[in-house]
Amino acid sequence: NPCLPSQYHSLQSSPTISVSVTEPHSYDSQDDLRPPGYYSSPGVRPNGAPTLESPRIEITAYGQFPEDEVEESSLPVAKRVNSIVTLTLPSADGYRDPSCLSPASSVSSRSGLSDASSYESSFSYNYSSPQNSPWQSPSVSPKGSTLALPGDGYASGGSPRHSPSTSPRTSVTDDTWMGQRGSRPNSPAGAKRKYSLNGGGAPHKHFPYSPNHSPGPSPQTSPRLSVTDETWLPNTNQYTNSAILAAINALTTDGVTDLGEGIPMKARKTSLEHSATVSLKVEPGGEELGPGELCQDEHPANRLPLKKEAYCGGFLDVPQHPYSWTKPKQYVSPSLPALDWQLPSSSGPYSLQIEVQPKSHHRAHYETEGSRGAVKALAGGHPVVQLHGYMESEPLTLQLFIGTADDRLLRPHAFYQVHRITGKTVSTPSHEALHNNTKVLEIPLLPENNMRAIIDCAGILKLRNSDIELRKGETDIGRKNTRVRMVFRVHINQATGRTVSLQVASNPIECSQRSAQELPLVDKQSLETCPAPGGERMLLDGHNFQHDSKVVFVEKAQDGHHLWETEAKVDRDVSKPNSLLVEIPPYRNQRLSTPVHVNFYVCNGKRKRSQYQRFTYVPASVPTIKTEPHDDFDGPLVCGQQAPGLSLLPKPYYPSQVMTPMMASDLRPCVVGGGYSVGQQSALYTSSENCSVCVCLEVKAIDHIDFKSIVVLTYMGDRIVFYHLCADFHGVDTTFEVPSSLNAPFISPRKENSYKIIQFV
DNA sequence: CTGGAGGGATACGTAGCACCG
DNA sequence: AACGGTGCTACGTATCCCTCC
Repeated sequence: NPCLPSQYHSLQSSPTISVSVTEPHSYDSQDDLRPPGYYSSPGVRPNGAPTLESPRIEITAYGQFPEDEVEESSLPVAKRVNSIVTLTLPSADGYRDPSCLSPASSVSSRSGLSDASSYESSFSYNYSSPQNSPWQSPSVSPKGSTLALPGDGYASGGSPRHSPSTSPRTSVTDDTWMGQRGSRPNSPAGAKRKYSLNGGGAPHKHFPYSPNHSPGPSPQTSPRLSVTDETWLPNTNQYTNSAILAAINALTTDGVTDLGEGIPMKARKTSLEHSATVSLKVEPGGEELGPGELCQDEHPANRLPLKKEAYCGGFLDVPQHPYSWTKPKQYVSPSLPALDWQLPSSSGPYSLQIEVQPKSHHRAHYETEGSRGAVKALAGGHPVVQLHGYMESEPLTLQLFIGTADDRLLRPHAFYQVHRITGKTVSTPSHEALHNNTKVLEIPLLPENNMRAIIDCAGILKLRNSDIELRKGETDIGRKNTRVRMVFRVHINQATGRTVSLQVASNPIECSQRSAQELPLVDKQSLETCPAPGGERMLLDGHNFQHDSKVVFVEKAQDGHHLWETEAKVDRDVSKPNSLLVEIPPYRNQRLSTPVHVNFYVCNGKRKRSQYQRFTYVPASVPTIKTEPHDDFDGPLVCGQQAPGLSLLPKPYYPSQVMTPMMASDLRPCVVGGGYSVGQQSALYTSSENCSVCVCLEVKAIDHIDFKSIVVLTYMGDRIVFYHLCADFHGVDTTFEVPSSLNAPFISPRKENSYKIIQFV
């Protein structure tokens, strides 16, 4: 409805949101929520790349639109055409939005993630209410809710469709797209794949103004366009009521509750800013926080340590204040690092470690499916995480989210979310929270448990690629992007008032059914490096190895073209489905002066290849680094994903990359580059808290880097200083400007290139 | 009996490839 | 030989079905 100001349309709770003249950023919840100062400007991703504008569909109208289109002036002139209505797709923000925070917001508990269910469990430790309250939206239960979404005509059973009540999502956008999606139906219940938009099977055909009949480009071209049937019923009561409700919601800002599940971030923020009526339930001991203060307290566990006394009893009995729908905001805190920031796994006495790694395969479930359970550990049981070095008596909160496992810096995975598992088999209480549209599971770390948590409450939810790829600013693609890592964080408040944040990421987890069944996967490799002549034997542990599996070593140039490829000999007699014994082939050049990084993969067939695994050929005089093939590793030098080199590698065998002090000494002869020797073991430790440990096999002086995580090495005399640059270098061929912090005092004036950018190995 | 967990199957869309002009 | 169009097919995704517990 072009007559409505865009702010009304921005209410996702209204199915009328779609037809609007939009401002490019107006729906960017991420921008809105991102704490100021995290990134340089709105609309700019951490890597500096501009965000994409929201997808649009322009519909040529037959009639005249009002001349006073709101925000028209903010549009480029080219867009200010009266006869064109630009539809900014609400996009899939909703899939990172509280509305989709819990796919189990359906009535069914199949997905087990109902917001409300967070409080139905035996969850028994105290979170301050800002975390609690927002998630109890009544709208999470379509059946139970009597608060119909504006325009949500089917919520009370009036739908011509047969599925809404079983739809896993409350998103109006979602359901209203039934039958209009270009791809799949949303509803698992009775939805058939063949969905004739105009045929008899379409349940919408009674809507005379279906978008299918639009004279303009059909909205069906985008599944994310929330042009609903209702939207196209300009004269129905349903529509009218929707519009009115939407308008009321927008004007009162506090909306009809957190129904708000469907309200996009823009609306939330606006509401928050305007709302003096926001009322939050505060636990004893907490302070009532205004909206601004909420922003300072993203993580209540920091300031309001967990209390173990049961407190939830009766909590559900108290009707949720209908106006406390400011939930996304409260997790935005400039005082805590964003989820895509790289954090160390250890700092000072503290060390966060994954004691038991998850299995390398875990089939994620779709929103339309039942839960596929918690992520398991390789040897049965579940992953275990422990915080070492913490001697206080205050419990802490362990955060868990699903991160990427590609060769870029760790960040929340766009296509997967952590999924809260509850039930009698689950021993660990947990709580769902939301950080910038990424679902985060919060788990108590209790001193009496030695700050150790068994992660039996975390499953993995797969979001549909088509939904996510259309999100504004989303540049990742979902196809074949099925590997994730479990990322754990803890924030420790110190007496000084300083907060130490630690993070550790698990080994990669393959989440697709097919890949898990067919693709070979290398969990571990017994050898990291080998002299150029090769000949040494390397044991690969993994999955889906076949009798005729091949192991291929490749070397690629920076531009991607193959420099070298050779097949390694596989000892067929020893090899098993989960292990291969291969002989390292000789490198193409036997006269190496510096180590050379190559890759290898296991191949079961034409397209059945494992991820690239990293391998390094070293000059023949350099001793080989052998790694301990064990899962559990400890010691303060564990890198987790923070060691930048790890993020370079799509390699699951992280333990192998852990540098122990003993190994460091072994390595001493290797740590040479450009004629500079790092002869002191202490040089292998970073001087920065943001870097856990670094082991340098190769030191290069380079001007341009094409890897994403680097360390700058400076020296003065024999003193070596490492800087871990935490800036987010996405993109390839990033030109790196040496920061001013690396200035003269550390640089020998007598030498050119008196700083070095080195790559972790 | 209910529903979660989890394995298997498969419709559908499409990326990638072969073939042809 | 290079290029573009077309058709085929294997693959990946998303969903459905089923059994077990």
